[in-house]
Order: sequence, then structure tokens, then C-alpha cells
Amino acid sequence: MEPPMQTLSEHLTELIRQAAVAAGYGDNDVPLEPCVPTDPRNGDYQSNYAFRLGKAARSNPRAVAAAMVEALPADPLVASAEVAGPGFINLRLRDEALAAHLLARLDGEGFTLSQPGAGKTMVIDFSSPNIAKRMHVGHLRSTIIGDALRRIYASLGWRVIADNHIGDWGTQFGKLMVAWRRWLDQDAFDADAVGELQRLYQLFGAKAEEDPSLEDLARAETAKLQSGDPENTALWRRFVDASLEEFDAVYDRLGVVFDVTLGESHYQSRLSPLVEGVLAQGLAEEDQGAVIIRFGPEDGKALADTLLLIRKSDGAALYGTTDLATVAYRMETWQPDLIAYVTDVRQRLHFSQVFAAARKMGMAFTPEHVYFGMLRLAGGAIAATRSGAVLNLVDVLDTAVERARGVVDGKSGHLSDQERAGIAEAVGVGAIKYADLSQNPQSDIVFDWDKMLSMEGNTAPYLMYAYARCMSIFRKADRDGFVPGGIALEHPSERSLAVLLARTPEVVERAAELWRPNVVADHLFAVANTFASFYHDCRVIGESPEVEQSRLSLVRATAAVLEQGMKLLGIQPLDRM
RNA sequence: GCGCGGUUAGCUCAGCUGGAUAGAGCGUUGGCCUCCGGAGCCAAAGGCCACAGGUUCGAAUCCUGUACCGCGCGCCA
Repeated sequence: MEPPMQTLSEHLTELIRQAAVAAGYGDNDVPLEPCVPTDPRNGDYQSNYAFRLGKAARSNPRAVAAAMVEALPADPLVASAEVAGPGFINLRLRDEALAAHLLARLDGEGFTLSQPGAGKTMVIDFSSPNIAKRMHVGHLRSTIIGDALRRIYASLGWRVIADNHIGDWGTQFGKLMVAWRRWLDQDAFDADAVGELQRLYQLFGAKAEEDPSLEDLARAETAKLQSGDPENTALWRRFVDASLEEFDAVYDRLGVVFDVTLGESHYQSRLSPLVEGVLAQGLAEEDQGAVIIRFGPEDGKALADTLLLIRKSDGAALYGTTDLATVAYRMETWQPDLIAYVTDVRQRLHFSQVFAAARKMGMAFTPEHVYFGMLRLAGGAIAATRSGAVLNLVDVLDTAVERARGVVDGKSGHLSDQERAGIAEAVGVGAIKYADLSQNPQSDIVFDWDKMLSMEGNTAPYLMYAYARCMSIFRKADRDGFVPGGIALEHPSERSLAVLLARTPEVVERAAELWRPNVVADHLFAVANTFASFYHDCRVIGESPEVEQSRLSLVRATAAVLEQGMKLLGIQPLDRM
């Protein structure tokens, strides 16, 4: 329908480039991108291109900037351009054009983003929990960050395949089978399947310490499973099904969606041929009975003198083997332009090795390892659950929802019990997700109950609150307020809000480029915060019809941006809370 | 030992790949409900951006070194 729209930033970049050419500085490969000045008094956008050009041309940056401003083509979007300081070019947008630009993004209901990803495909691999183990807070980061990236890329037009590469194969199953046959508590399994499996697994570990022969039994059971023994296969199936059922319940609650769930077991038949092939290619060698791929200085400093094991001396494959087979499968199946992996930082070396090995094997693919920092527990307060184990994910969600319920009951007692329960769920889960997503993924994160459960300040409830206020205004006005062309920016608070809203598309694109949902989160907080000031300064209902109309449109735009943005983070907007 | 990463306000964190006076939230202090939702708004205090050099018009950001901290380095994933 509508042509792909330029972002403000793209539009201005083009103008500045033209100005540079017209001023005689030619086209060159000096990167230019206007940025947002720290102080709004310095304009809506600012370019420091004159500094760079000045350096290249060995001339005074201020003179270059002056020449560029002189040569800047007239444009409906630009109200003024002036040289400032040692050579900045400060650009101020024309109010009418700004309003028009904003309205062009609003199609009645939603907010339209540009589609730079149209025609492109990516596979994104995230969450990937292990069968027979309970999901704990450690799984939150991969799951939440991966899901947000999936949503962000999809919103920009990418075809995205979200693949849950679950750990459903390997040596843990032999142990589990031995433990199952000896110590199963059937009632406990019926009541809480994964809990019982986890108990059995831990029990096996304890017993095996006293009696190492158990390990041999476990190895034998694993081998039987891997060679297709019907009894063990049936048992394995049971473990997998029980675990998936529980995972799905958690994903449902988190609003996390996968397109496919292809675990490690899916690639079993490919492993032997892959290892043989790599050996035949001369890329791997046998060493102490195992098969390894060596890396040298030509593979980069970080990989030099490291190696990747792809077959153990007992003949079993490893996860590196599976990862390589998985790359091959994904390339064959989807021909993606990009394959992204969302895992913690500890797997950095591993994935560098897998990527390098895949390239050696001739797989032409563009990998992206989105790694995130470690989750640490807040100082001293070892946040252990009753069992003493790591924090269980469901318990964390329950606690947050409970806390939210208390706030909802206190503030919205007039709503029905059912409605309050729904609000508490959305608020609690949203708060947990946002606490993670608002942080740079690469930083380590401290698990801090106070922060996770907070409902004030830079939190999901704050965004939701701003959105609910918008909705409340529409209810009071008895209409949703959207009239094309109807925004006039009179008050400074209106203008600040409009500029921010209009920047949304470029913000989302930047978040995608950097693989960082926190870029979106930051922007949403700024929008909600600016809206709160606007709300305080500018009355909407009861003003003159023209002003009311204009402000209703602005509120409509705010709601659309907040709604779109929260959806990108997987946070559920609420009409009331 | 080698490699990778980190160090920004009392606490938790941003900081747009080199731009003007380094920003938020929480906490602290002080204001704001004749007003569309106070889960809110406004303001103040709080900084040797770990340290030392270097690069240049300009450095929290890039380079080198140092100190602490974390993580990774063949039969787990």
C-alpha cells in the first residue's frame, strides 16, 4: 500500500549529503548520520559532518559548516539550519511538517514502521532449555531477549523463524533412566513431572558419587537410547513430552512464541555423516581417539590454538557437532540471510569456533552471536527458593504477580475480581520482563527483588500507566481522536512529544542493528515520561474544538507508539489498570 | 599461562560506535490534587567516568600499559 517511508534521520542524512556535495566537498565515504543533541536548545537534530569533512579537506570546520548551511537545499521538513560552536550544524524541524510526518505513520489504529527487512529471512535461536530440568531465572534472559529481538526484526519486515533448540538429547538421559527405574515416585511424577525428573537427576548424582558403577549403567542406557532401543525411546519421549508441556505453559505466560522447536535429537542422523565428511575434507583430525578441529593464527587471535571437539573417544557426538549440523539444516531449509543465537557470554568462544568451522566446511552464512551477561544474585541476599535451588522462574513470576495484585487491589478496587487478576498478571509479568529488557544485554545483570518488583519509575507499569491514561482520555472524549492532518504544535510539551514520537522508526531500526531491545525500552520510557509532562501541562478535553482535536490526535499517536513499542518488548498494553 | 569481557552518582544502570555543561531510575531533601487516572508531575543535593600515558579541534567512548573483578580455554551443554 503506502511506499516505504524514510525515517527523519534518513531524510536529513540525504539533505546533508546534498549540501556537502553542493558546497564542493564532494561525495565521500565519510559516514554521516545526524544525531540527537543532548541539549534540545541545540535543535532537533545535529550534524557533525563538517568536522569530518573539514579534517579530510584540511579546512576550518566552521567554514565548512557555513558553506554547507548555505548550500542546504530548501526542504519542507527543515525550519532552520545554523552553524553552532566549532562547526556543528543544528537543524530544527518545521512544526507543520513534523506533525504531517507523524500522522503519516498513523493508519487509524497502529503505528507504521519502515520495512528495511522486507524480503529477508533470519533464523533466531533462543531460550533452548534442557529437558527434565525446571526453568529458572537463568533462562529468562535468553528467552526474553530472544523473543524481543524476534518481534523487533519481524516489525521491520523480516521473515523470522524462531527456533527453540532444546536440549533433548545426551548423556543426561541415561542417568535419568537408571534413576527412573530405581527410585521413581509415581505420585510425585503425576503431580509435578518435571519436579520429579529433576529430583531423580539430582538423586542420581548423589548416588553415583557413592557408587561409580552407576555411571557405567547410565552410559549403557544412553547408548541403548541412541541406537534406537524401543523401551528407552518410549521413556525418552515421555520425559520430553512432560517437559515441553511445562515449558509451553511458561512460554504462554510470558507471551513467547516459537515457529519451530527442533531440539538436538532432530539432528542425530546427521552427526556421523558430518564428522566423516569433515574428516574427509581434511578439516578435522583424530587425536587421542577423539575427533577435533584445530584453529590456528589465521582464524584470529581469539581462536588461535584452540580446538573444537566434534566426536568423543567413545564415539559420541558433542554439542559442537550438533550445532554444525543445525547450521546446515537451517541453510537447506530456510536459506536465511542471517542466523542469530541468543546465549550467555560464556559460549562466545564456542560459537566463534562453530562459525569458523562452518565457514571452513563451505557453509556460506552470516552468523550473529547475541551474547548476554551473567545473572548474579544481589549482594548477600542469596535469593534461594524453599528447595534451596536456583530461583525457579515460575516462582519469580508468581511473586511479581502477587505484588502487582496488591497494588491493583489498592488502586482499582472498583474493577471486578477477574479483571484485577488479569491486570495483575500483565503488570507483574511485564515488570519482570522489562527489568531485563531495559538493560543492555551484554552487561551482567544483578537479580534484585526490589528492582524486579518495582512498579514505579522506569518500569513496565509506568509505560502501561501512560498508555492506560491515553485510553482513559479516549473514553472520556467518547472517541479515539484520530483525524488526519489535525495536529498543531503550540505548547512546548506538545512539540517535545511530537518530535520524540516521530523518531520511533529510526529507534527501532537502531535497536535491531545493535541487537539491543533496551534501545526500544529507553525510547518508550522517554515517550511515557514526555507524555506525563504533556498530560500535566496540556489539558485535552474541554479545550476549544481545534485544540481538543489536535491534542486528541497527539494522544492517539502516543498511544500507538506505546502500544507498538510494548508489543516489541512483549509487554501487554492495558486499557485500564 | 593464553584469550575474552567489565570498572560511570550511596545502590541499579543508560550513554546514540569521537561531539557542546556525562544522563536516568531507586534512595535522600523540598514542592505540586477546585484540574482528563498521584503507578504521576516539578525541583535540589549527589561524579577524579578505576588509574597512568597516548592519538586530535574534541575522549566515558579509540590505542598502550597498570590495578582489581568476572568468564572461557578436548572428551558437559
